[in-house]
Amino acid sequence: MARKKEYIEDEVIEKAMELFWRNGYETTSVRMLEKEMGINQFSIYSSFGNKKGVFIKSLACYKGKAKLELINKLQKSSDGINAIKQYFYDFIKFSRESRLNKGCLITNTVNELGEKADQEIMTEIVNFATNVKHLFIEKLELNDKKTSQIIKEQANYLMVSLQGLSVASKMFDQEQLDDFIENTFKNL
Amino acid sequence: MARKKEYIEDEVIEKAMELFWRNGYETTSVRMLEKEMGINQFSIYSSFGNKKGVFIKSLACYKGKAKLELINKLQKSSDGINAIKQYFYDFIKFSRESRLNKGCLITNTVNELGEKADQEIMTEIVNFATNVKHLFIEKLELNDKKTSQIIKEQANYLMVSLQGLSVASKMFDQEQLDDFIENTFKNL
DNA sequence: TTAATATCTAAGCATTTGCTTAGTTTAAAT
DNA sequence: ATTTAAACTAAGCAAATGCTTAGATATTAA
Repeated sequence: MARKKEYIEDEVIEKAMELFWRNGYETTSVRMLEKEMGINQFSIYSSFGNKKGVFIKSLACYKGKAKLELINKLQKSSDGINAIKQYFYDFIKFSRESRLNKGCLITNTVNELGEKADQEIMTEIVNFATNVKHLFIEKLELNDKKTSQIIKEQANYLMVSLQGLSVASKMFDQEQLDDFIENTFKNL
Repeated sequence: MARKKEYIEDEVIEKAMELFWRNGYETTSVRMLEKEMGINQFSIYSSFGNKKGVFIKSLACYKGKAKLELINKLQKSSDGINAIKQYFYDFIKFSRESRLNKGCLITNTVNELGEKADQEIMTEIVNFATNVKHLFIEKLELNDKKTSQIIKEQANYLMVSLQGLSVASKMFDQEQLDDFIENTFKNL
C-alpha cells in the first residue's frame, strides 16, 4: 500500500560507482552523486543511508563488473601464467575510459584512504584483493614444478605488480606499460 | 622599515609537506595546515598565495628530503642493479612513519589527482619521475652487457614497480613487500 | 622620535559539504 | 472511494571549505 520507486537501486549505483572511480571518494560530493545517479538526495539517503553506504554498494558493483569483464576470463583459462599476463593487459583496457585511465577502484581507494580507511570499506577491499590473489595462486599451481613457497612468493609479487600497473596507467604511456608487463612475467 | 617574519618558510613548508604526505591534497584543509604549520591563514596566503602554492612548495620540499635520505645514496653507489634494489628497500623505510606507510608523495598525488591534475603540479611530478628514471638508467648502464633497448625497457619496468611498491606498502605486510622486491630483481 | 610598512590576530566572506525535514504526490489494500 | 504509507520535491540545517580584510602590533630607516 505504497508508492513504487522510480529507479532501480543497482542501476543508480552503477552510475555512482563510475563517478567514484573517476573522482575518488572524498572528491565526489553528494550533489555530484545526485546529478549522476539522476535521483534526489532524499532518495540517496533513504536507499543507502549515507555517502559511505553509496560507496560500499559501489565497491560491490565494481567487483561485479570486474568479475564479468575481467576475472571470469582468468578463472576459466587453463593457460597458467600466460592467463595472468593476459589479465594484466585486459586490466588496462578495463580501466580505460576514452583517453583516461582510471586505474583500479580498489587500488585507488587504498591509496586515497590508506590505513585510516573505514573498517567496513577496508573489509571490502581486503576481500577483493584476497580473491584475486587466490586466483593467481590457482593459475600458478597449474605449473607443477613450482613449490608452494615459490607460488606464495610469486602471488605476492604479482599482487604488488598489479597495483603498480593501476597507478602507473594514469601517467605512463602504453609502451612503458608494455615494457612493465613483459618484464614482470620474465621473472616467473 | 618593516616587521620581521616570525617563521621560516622552509620550516613551515616541511610541516605542510608532512601533512599532505599523510592526508593527500584535497583532504588537507587550510585550517589543518594552519595548525600544523603553526602560523595564521594570513601568513600562509601572504607567503604562498593559495593552497596550491603551499602544495607546490611541499612537493619541492619532498624532493629535497628524498634526495638527501634516499636518492643521493643511489647516485653515489657503483653497485648497479643491486643499488637500485637497495633503493627499493630504503624507500619503504623512508615512507614509513611509526607503523603507518605513507607511500610516495609523488605517487600519492598522481593517484589522487590523475590526469585532471593542475598543470603546474603535473610538471613537478613528471620532473621528479624523470630524474629517478634517469638515475635507474645510469645504474643499469654499469652492466655493459645490456643494450640501450634493454635498459630502456628495464627502466620502465622499474619505474612502474616502484609505484606499485608505494601503493602496496599501505596495505601489504613486510613479507609480501619482500617477496615483491626479491622477485622484481630476480633476472635483471 | 617619528613615520612608514610588513606582519600579525581574528573576524568574516560566499560557497560547498553531508545530511534532514516539511510537505506533496503516488500507488496499492481496504 | 477512502485510507495508508512509501517515495517524491525542494528548502533548509550546521559545519567546513578556500580565501579576504579590518585593524592592532612590531621593526627599522629617516
